[in-house]
Amino acid sequence: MNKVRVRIAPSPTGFLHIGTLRAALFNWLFAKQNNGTFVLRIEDTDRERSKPEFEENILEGLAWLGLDFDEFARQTEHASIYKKYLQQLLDGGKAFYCNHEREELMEESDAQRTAKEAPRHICKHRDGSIASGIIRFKNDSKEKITVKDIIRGEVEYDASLLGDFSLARSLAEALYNFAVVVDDEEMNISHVIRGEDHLPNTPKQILIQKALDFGTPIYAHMPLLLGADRSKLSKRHGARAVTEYREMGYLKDAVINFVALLGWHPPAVKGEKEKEIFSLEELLKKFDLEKVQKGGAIVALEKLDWFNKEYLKFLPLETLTEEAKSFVTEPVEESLSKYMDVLRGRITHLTDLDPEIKNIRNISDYDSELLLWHGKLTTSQAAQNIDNIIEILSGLESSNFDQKSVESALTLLLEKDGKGAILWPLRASLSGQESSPGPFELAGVLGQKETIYRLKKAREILL
RNA sequence: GGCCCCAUCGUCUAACGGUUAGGACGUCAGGUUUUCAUCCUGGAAAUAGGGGUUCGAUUCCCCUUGGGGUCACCA
Repeated sequence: MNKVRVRIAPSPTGFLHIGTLRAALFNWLFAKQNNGTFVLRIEDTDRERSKPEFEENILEGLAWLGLDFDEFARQTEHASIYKKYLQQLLDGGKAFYCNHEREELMEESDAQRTAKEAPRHICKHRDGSIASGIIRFKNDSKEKITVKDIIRGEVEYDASLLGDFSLARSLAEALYNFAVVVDDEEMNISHVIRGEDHLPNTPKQILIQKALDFGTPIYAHMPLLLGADRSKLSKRHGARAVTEYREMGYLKDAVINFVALLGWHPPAVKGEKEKEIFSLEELLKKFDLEKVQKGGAIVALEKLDWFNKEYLKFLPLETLTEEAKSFVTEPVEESLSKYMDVLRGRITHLTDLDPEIKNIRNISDYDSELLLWHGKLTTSQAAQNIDNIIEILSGLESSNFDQKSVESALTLLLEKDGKGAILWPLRASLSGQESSPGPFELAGVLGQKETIYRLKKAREILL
């Protein structure tokens, strides 16, 4: 059994998007599971559209998600290798130059289309009569090309319907299908795991492999990711850059978990409730390329939101605090982890954190009615209760003032007067709002001084 | 249009040819809770249609319909 070597081959003509991310994840998992090698190959043969910033974005996105690659390559650096094989095909009469104008090709294809034929270019220069123009594959094959695919089984294509397809703009400028074949061979790629949109390219690539006497890798064409209306994923739907998900306040673990479950799912046990929370390590154990779904999957962010909430709930506090730093503008400094601890269960995105912290730090004016627990307390009862709270909390050691100490200090009072009668006015005093985090949590993050201050303020409002 | 791929709740999906078609998200209804959030319990919700094959079809085959991909001197 040959060593497993897989690759992802994004072109730096756009940001790393979620489809490429999933290809990267599935390739990465498959490589790790088989003790193989994961290669990142930048397909930058289109020099006009390729941009360094896109390559950087691809690298940045993969690094963020922890999908590390073992080898790196760039196609523009392989020009001499392409040239060698191109020349070999030309010399062997398996490729030729074609100088047909774009318009001529368009007309040919339109005519074929209206005649209900397969649109393809069968070039009249295929005997090698000219020496200028682009280089095409001389396709004389009449056979059926079978693509062996792990996900789809065997897919058959009629080679004669492919025509004399293009290989290179010139000896120095290879085009996609040709460059892919040469690189996959040169890099000993064993399995090609890519999007279904490449399925129709595969017979062309196999034809080139045969002409060059190369082997054929094993294929696995993954279903496409779709927008909400089942159309191709576009910016409207969320075909945004993966790095943009980070900016939107999603955690990398949530993104990985979400994407892994798009097109794949571990077998379920009948009747058993199941949490679909899987870390990269767990995915490594469970993932099975052969079980990947064939149909396209809609990218629905509701589920990503849920994953994010879940990870916000149970990831280590230090990890979350570190992640949160770049999202917080409030000068909370060392208290950030305290705020994170209080708010982690209440937010969906890291971007929600800053407004929540602001909300706690900057109490707004409120009506005295708020302190009365929806009329369940009279003004004098509320005032009395707040006085009692102030007295108890003032007696606490300031260095020891936190959520826990506040809670235990108030235990007796709670038993005496009832939870709501104490907790509602306390919480309302500290938040100034109908709904907020709990009173102990608030007291903990605010500290003794501010807590007492707000309670006294509430007392004044009641007067 | 040619070729190719695909089709289970709204969404992501599970189910050796035999299950009350399972789970998750979302949604709805209760419960716990000082509020909100959380948490717990429960409900509604799917095999696109038609033919076969079979004792038996979500599962295998064919047709229809629907969706998608691709057909560049893009990748």
